[in-house]
Amino acid sequence: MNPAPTPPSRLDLPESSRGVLRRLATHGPATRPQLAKVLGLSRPTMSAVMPELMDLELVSSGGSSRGATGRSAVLYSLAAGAGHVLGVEVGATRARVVAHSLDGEQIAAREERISARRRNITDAAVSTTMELCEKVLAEVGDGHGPLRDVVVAAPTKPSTKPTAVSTSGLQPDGVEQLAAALPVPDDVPVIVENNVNCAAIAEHRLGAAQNQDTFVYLQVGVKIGLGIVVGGKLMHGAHGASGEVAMMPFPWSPGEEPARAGLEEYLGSEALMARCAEVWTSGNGPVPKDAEALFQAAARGQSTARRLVDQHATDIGRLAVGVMSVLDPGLVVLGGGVGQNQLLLPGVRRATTALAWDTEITVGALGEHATVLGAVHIAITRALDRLT
Amino acid sequence: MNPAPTPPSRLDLPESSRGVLRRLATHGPATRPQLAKVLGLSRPTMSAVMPELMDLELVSSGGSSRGATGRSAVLYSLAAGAGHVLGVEVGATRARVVAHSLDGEQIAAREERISARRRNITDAAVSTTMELCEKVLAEVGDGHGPLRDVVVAAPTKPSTKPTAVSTSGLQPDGVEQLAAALPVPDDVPVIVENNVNCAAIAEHRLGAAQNQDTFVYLQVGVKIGLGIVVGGKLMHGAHGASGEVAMMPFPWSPGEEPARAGLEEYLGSEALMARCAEVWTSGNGPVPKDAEALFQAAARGQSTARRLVDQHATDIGRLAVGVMSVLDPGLVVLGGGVGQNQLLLPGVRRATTALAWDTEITVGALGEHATVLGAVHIAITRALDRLT
DNA sequence: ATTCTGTGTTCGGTAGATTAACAAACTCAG
DNA sequence: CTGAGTTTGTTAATCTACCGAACACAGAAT
Repeated sequence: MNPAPTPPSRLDLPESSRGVLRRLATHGPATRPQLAKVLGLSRPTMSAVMPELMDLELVSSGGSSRGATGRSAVLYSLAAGAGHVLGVEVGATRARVVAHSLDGEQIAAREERISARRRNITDAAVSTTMELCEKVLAEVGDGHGPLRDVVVAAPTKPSTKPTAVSTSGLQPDGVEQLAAALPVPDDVPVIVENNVNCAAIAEHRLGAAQNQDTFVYLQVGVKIGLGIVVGGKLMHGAHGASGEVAMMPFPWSPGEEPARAGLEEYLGSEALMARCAEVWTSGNGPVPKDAEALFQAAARGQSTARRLVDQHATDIGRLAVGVMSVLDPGLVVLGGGVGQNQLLLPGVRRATTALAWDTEITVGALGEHATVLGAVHIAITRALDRLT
Repeated sequence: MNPAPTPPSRLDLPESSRGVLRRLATHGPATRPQLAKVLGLSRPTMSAVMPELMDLELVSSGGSSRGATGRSAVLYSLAAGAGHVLGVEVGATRARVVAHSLDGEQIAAREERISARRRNITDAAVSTTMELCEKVLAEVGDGHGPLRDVVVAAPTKPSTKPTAVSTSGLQPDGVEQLAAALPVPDDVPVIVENNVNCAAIAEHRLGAAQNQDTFVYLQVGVKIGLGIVVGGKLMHGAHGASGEVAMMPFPWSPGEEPARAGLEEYLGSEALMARCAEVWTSGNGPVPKDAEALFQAAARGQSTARRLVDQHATDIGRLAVGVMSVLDPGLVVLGGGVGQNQLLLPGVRRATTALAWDTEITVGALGEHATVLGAVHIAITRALDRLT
């Protein structure tokens, strides 16, 4: 009859209990007075809340922390039984599955390479991922409470929006099927999130963007992509296609016609290596096999390699300017196989300051683990939102 | 001692009263049962709330609305004494000042042209604006409650963020000084907001974007700019410079070096008219004086004009693609002296579908009034936020 | 006039928090 | 070892903001 004032939630807890639970999950163990102060609650309220949460086995009391004077306070932390969460990364060359508890502690982790004959998600990748998933869940056992959420990171559009826009070269169906077929109970929510978005969240929570609530994660590798965090939350766009910077008009000048996804064709690492092969002279030794090798040559001071890397840095810097001129992020974090490389940084910065205003630019702090970690943290956030 | 659980607000009202007040302001008059249903409140609660709000002179009871059967219900609406708000637009060629009540009804309005010798805000513009402001306030009188907020729309960065970034050609100080010197009581909050952002908000509340919570307002005129609305709220960016698309790298291709603000130099209406003068042949009659005239010639079917307009539409479409590929807005609203023109639409759409995915593109519904109206609506929102 | 149906009020009750007062635990100084 | 000083936790009384149920009120149709 009456629309619920608070959205329906599994647990029916008062606001104060939710606050305490969330705080313990996001900021680790704390005493009652600490919690009371930070949440603006009174001691009697804490006296009601803590037993309630302990009865539900969501919180456990650990040691005690005593100050210089006065009675010592007992420490509370999230109980093991509060539950756990899965982060799954499935890409063209690798699959990873990680389990964390709701307070962000890792419980189990597995990964495996996938033979990379194709550039998209194959059936082999899917079955490998399912196996990893089973192994991780077995390792978790049942001492860690219920599995509360699963997030699959894949080079696809996020699954939240129903409308499908086909811009990337992958079969979205494959990943959606994987999400549906994962060996988890039916009542566990599973979503697919874009891998770049996941990496952005990871850098926000654990990495290079911890102090920036509004920033951008620019992934540069075989493909290019962008994750946008505004006010601590991911931007998805109307079709889940925000950050598809591969579609930026390029080449773009009075005399030239842009090509569809022309920017990716030019900035992707394959194009970089093609240009490399073209200008490489025999006196320089063997042509670098991959971007990794090219950057190593540049680091050794090899001049052709240096020139290629500098040019690439400038190009990425211009892409960054394109993004900055729309969003004005406080920070640009570079990631991905190529973007990760420290050698790029000066060139990128030079290009951005030349064309726009000063904005902090860094390399991601989490390397190739950013994506899974981001998936797991999105899962934690979702679980907590549902719980509180 | 204890941090306030709710942020400090002038009025100390219960949640339910705030809800009622807000609802009446944003959705116009309503009866108690209607309010109760939509806000999820009970009749006894309404019985407590309405007298409280009437005592504060925030709400007044008007006529009565009777259904087909049963007792007729009393209609309530925002009281005149609830207050009013000012929207001020100051540009290079025109100043406008508008007063609205908190429910969005216009109370008074004035505007004046400014001799446009310069491209920025002159002292003359400032004093003209102050005079308009005084006249409007005099016309409002004191039958409309307190002045609660003022928003100044100007082609500058918004004033909310302290960090200054100098990208546009204006003196930000001039506008800030205007804001500080406006003939309003000292305790009335005054902010400066970017004019394009204001226009975006106006199209969202009253115009072409009413059904889209996430969209983009692309202004194309003498200068180009972008207003970004995400989840119903303006995006400002870390330095208030979001939407500065004039800084996009252009020209941008393997062979060319982008110039600082090169895109504005190419897409601004002055550049358009320069190209026009260049290709115009004497057999076509006199060279069009301004963009307006050029578009009229195109509308008449004049082929050189048509070609120029088509090319311009394509160029704007590519800019739109650049924006879409970052944000994936559900809708792009075109505004500004040039962008407003219906003739552009097909060409813009052609360019976007060629390079990206299908996204709705429209022309703004509010014309040149968008900016002031947006300012006034931002002011209303701020006043309401402070009040509730 | 009576009945039916919505509108508004009165009364009593509940959930969730608070302040105030008190009891318990810990440190340190004599 | 004892007691002062300090902090933690509990208990009791109260307050605020809401709800449900019952009732009184007003208009339209029988």
